[in-house]
Amino acid sequence: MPSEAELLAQRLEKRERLLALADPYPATVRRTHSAAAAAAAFAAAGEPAPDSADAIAVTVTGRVTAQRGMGRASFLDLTDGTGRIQLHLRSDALGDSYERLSLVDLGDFVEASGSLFRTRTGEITVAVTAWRVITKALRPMPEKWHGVTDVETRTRQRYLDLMANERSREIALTRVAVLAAVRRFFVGRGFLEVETPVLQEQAGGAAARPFMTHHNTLDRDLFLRISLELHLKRLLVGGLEKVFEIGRVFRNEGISHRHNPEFTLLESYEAYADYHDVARMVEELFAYVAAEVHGTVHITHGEQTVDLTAPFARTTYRRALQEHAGFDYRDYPTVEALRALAHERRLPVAQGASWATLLDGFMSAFVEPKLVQPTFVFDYPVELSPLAKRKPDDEGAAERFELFVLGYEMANAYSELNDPVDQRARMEEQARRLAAGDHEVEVADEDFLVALEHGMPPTGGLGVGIDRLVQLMTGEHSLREVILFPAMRERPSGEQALERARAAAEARAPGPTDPAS
RNA sequence: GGGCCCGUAGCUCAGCGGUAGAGCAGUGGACUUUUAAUCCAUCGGUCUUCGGUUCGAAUCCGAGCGGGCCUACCA
Repeated sequence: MPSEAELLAQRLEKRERLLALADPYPATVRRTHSAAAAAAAFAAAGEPAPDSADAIAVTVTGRVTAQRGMGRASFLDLTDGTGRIQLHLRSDALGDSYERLSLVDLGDFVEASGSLFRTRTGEITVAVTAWRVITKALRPMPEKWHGVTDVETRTRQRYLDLMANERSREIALTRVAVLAAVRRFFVGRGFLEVETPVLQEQAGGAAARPFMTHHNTLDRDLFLRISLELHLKRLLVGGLEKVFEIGRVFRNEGISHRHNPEFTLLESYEAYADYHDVARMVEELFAYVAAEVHGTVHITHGEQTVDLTAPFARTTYRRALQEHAGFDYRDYPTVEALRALAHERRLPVAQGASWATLLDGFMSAFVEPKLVQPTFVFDYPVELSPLAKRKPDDEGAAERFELFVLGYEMANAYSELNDPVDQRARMEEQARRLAAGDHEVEVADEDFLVALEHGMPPTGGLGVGIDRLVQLMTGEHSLREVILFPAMRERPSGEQALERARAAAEARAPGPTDPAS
């Protein structure tokens, strides 16, 4: 009999025995104190003796995370959302119900009532007078000392990670705090939080490949959104002046410690603001979130400390390339020239890549990794920014910036293009590049163009990857640590694995082989 | 996508050609202030899968599956 099945069977047996006495899954539980509240109440009352008139009586609930049996007395550690509290159960105080302790396993939930006291080793403890099992667990907890360390188990069964690893809880709570702080920041500035469709006829607003799905009743293919941009701008056309959305977007790309196919994107749009206004807002946003979450604008990442004090460093796309890649892109105005340079610098280039895509390759390879402290890079080539306004004094550059921290792109913002004629022309250019084999293009969206033709006020727009923001705020190196349930490959069943192995074997040796030959 | 590394009990890990091991958890026993409680005994394994080499494979070789790190694209 496999050991796991044996453990399950033992616990099922205990469940049956508990059922015979009382429901080990009651619907109603009355907790008077969390672990933290009980300790606080005990301290506030001056730690009265448990048998005195002013003893602190509590009912606590939580998961049994340790059991120390001492014969006719036992200590149990109970863990709840606020921390840990110790129970002391004595046979002389509990009588028959003491014997029922043998039906409790690590991982079960228990409710216990009694008065608080401090043991001689200093632990605040409930002297239990009544207790019961309120959830019987059938599978064992992770090991008490080492917990669960296997990264695969930690992500596939995040609940085990959360119950065993304090750090995992910390990260989850920090993410909650970041999201709350971001919302407060925007709401406090008069932005309206809105929601726009995830299912779209055309997935636009970014250069990425979408997921496809299907609507049965309409018998129509739909795409999952890759950005929030085009619908939020429609709201600006409609007269909402300051809007933001925090939403999941989906990009049909690889999975790695830097990429998850679904991620949380923040976008905001503000009428009558330009990208300089947005940059100032971003500085305040990052400093605000850091202060709210951390209490400081200095965040340690391994050896490095990031300083989020405003103002952030500012450079331009052209200057950054000159400085870190050592060339001026104006000296390489053609695809051929740039491709030759890429070859010379041993920079791999995609088939059919356009001039703009090639240039961005240099940016990613030579510039971005160097931008550790927060740095705004202003004025991207127009070809890379089909939704951003041209600079009035430089037709080749767009009013766009990206913010880099720790070599990561943390924010992307434009003075939004609101000239419908220019927008249509740029979308057509994108379509031409797609036809030429460049995949990093944005898809035209006729409905959006019609909206723009009704007039969108001058607008400053912003996009921030929330997962990366949480990474920055937690100091975590891997995106997969800040997403509770990151995408994983399917784990095949035993039969599937067998089948695949056979298929692979057949593929290597097609046709029957003659052992005599 | 490319390179390197990993997969042994529920969990954390040893073992690296010769009968599959420890700690924790579980089970039985001792113990009424312990806290990684302690002590005694004990149960528990298709050693990721398939194939190869070998008298003999957890161990060596190949492939598959899953995972990690680095690297590349995208946020």
